[in-house]
Amino acid sequence: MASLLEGQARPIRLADIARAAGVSHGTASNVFSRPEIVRAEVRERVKAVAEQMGYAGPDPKGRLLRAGKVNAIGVATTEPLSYFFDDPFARVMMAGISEACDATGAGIALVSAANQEKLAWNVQSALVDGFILFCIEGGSRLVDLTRERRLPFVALELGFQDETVSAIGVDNVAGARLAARHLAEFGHRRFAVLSLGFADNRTGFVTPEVVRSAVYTGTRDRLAGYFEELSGFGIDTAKIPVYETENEEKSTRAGLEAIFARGEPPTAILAMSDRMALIAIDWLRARGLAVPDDVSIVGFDGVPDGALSTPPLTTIAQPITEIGRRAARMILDHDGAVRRETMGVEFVVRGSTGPAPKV
Amino acid sequence: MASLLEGQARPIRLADIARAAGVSHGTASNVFSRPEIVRAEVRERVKAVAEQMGYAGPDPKGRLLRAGKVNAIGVATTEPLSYFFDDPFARVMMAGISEACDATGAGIALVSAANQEKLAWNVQSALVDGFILFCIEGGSRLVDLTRERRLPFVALELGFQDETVSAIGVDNVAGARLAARHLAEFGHRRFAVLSLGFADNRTGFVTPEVVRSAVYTGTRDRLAGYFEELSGFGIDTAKIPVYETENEEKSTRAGLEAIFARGEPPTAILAMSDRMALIAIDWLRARGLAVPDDVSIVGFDGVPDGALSTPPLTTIAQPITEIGRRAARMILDHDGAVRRETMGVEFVVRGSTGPAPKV
DNA sequence: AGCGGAATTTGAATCGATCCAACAAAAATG
DNA sequence: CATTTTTGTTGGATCGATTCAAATTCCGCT
Repeated sequence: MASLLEGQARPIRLADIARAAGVSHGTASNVFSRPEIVRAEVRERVKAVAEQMGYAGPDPKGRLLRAGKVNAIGVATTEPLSYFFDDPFARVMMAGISEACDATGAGIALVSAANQEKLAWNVQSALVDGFILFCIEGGSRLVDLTRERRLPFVALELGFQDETVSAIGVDNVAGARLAARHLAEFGHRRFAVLSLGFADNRTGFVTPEVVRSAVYTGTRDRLAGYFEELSGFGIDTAKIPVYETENEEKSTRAGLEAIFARGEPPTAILAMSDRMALIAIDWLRARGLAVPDDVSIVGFDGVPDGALSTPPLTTIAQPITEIGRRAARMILDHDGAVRRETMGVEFVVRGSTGPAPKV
Repeated sequence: MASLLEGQARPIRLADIARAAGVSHGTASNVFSRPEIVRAEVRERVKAVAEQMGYAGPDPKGRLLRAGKVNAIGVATTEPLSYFFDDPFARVMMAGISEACDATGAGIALVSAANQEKLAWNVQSALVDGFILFCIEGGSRLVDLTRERRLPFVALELGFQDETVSAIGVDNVAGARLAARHLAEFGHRRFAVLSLGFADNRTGFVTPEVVRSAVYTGTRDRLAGYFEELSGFGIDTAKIPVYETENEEKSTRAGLEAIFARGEPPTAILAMSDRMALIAIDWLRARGLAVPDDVSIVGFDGVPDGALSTPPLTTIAQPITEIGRRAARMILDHDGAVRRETMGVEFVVRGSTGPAPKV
């Protein structure tokens, strides 16, 4: 005998229950959110009515507006969403973030968009209490967009010089020096660098001009670290080819092709990410070059995959999980302050480096 | 010269802007959400005021309540949040879900909680338009909880018999038969099964009673598939040890210990997940047993890691990414119908299986 | 019966926006 | 100049809950 109006599936609201049970909204609300202060008899009656009418429970949309807090943190990137599940570095980072969120019962909202317009919209409309930004490409744009939300946020990884934004990074210079020193001490004298981006949408050999106008100071610092240390060994860093990739398969292979196409191929490669280093190992093997007998490689990051490659990768390990944990906590217990943390790195010697080949 | 009241950081609302700019809140709203219908002059004035007062843009919390749609789908599990980034099966699934979400610009909210109370709260308060459920452990509870939200949802993987819930799964029986036949044709006669759970929080050898009262029909079906096929080869399936694990390292190793502690060790292992199969390969190598020369192993799932192990894993591959895509689309273009889809599996022969050892 | 205090319940206010019918002003038309 | 159209603006209603001060009911005690 449903009336025509009942026919439409207009969802039941708390007010409907209140009316049907003959209590005020206030009481009906209490039945669900603070049952202990409602008299047992009333409580049961209201619950029964709710049950019978098929009430779905207080709608979080309504609750949210009143409460103000979403209890979720947004993790944003300009890469497609699958980046979070594919990229080894991102995965370890997310594990750290997950841990901190699990501990406080907060949720995680993944925000991304390859195209700029959607990115803006997604950042503007994400229901979160704060953001953690993976600043890979398009980092500064992502930061600007996020800043407009006026919510707490932390930038991860290759930060910018901008001191007004909270960020967690690693000591890039120190890490890079460690890697370079290790190779130099093994007697290597001919180097090549597989570099991360200095600015968006660039690949190819890097000129001093590019370095000078770097947007991504993390990249710049790592390169500076390499060069400082190598200079100390009397190596002419001006001659070292530095190839900027997009940290994926295609441009990294292109970089290797380009580097080895020149005379005097390197005996040691400094890669600014494990991802590139692993691709390089693969590429060298296919080229018939032995690692580390013909060419030594040091990565950067310390992702788990590095331990599993053949040979296992020597690398500069960042405390990725810990960075993730801290970033999440920065948002979760945000106090309005801008915090910039620099974490130490750890040098992990594995099998991809060895003495320079005898000439 | 800020007044005392301005001192407190009460966030600026659209209504504040409207008042300051001398327009109605309706117009102020239009300036942000439908700028084209506002006269240019007014629009700029309002924008200027907003800029100057430090307005963060329309708060999605408010917008949401009005709009009703969150534009995000929730992915829920009873495992900790890091499961989404650690588990290979989950990762591939998430990649599929990501793809579908990226295509429509929807976001992903990760929902989880190891403890039951928090799980309930998290499911009840997640701001999403629908759920995709990873029903591993505690699946039925998760389904019940989600059902109460009265939002569209899809259950993945080991489903239940419950025909009233939408679900996407694979043809477990057919897949299992394929695996069993392959091994039987290689001449194997002594088998062991590493099984997924039949019910929550159980591990150990499985009795016919356990199988009969199985909660997870997916597990039951795979076992049935194995047994049906092996029976066809005249093998007495009653003698086959079936060890139920929690699909992780510890209980899987315990299972292997238990299986190999009995007389007449198996020459072939049927694992209901690649994860267990890979752990088994590892365990066998440590035991000095060669795969596949001494023992053959077939997995189930078809996760990418399986291709990289030594030896690479022979397995029953599910179309994981496609399942993820479809699940996401089911939520995104939900039409109120209950849908149950069964996908086919693909048999991938790699290196972990070979002829039964000569006696 | 009368009183004080504890336990419940009420209902208006609020959270922050969007929507839309009605109105006003400006522009086009006869 | 009067009338229609077009274009913009207004302000009240609404989305679905929670909160809190005030009002009411309940209870034990003298």
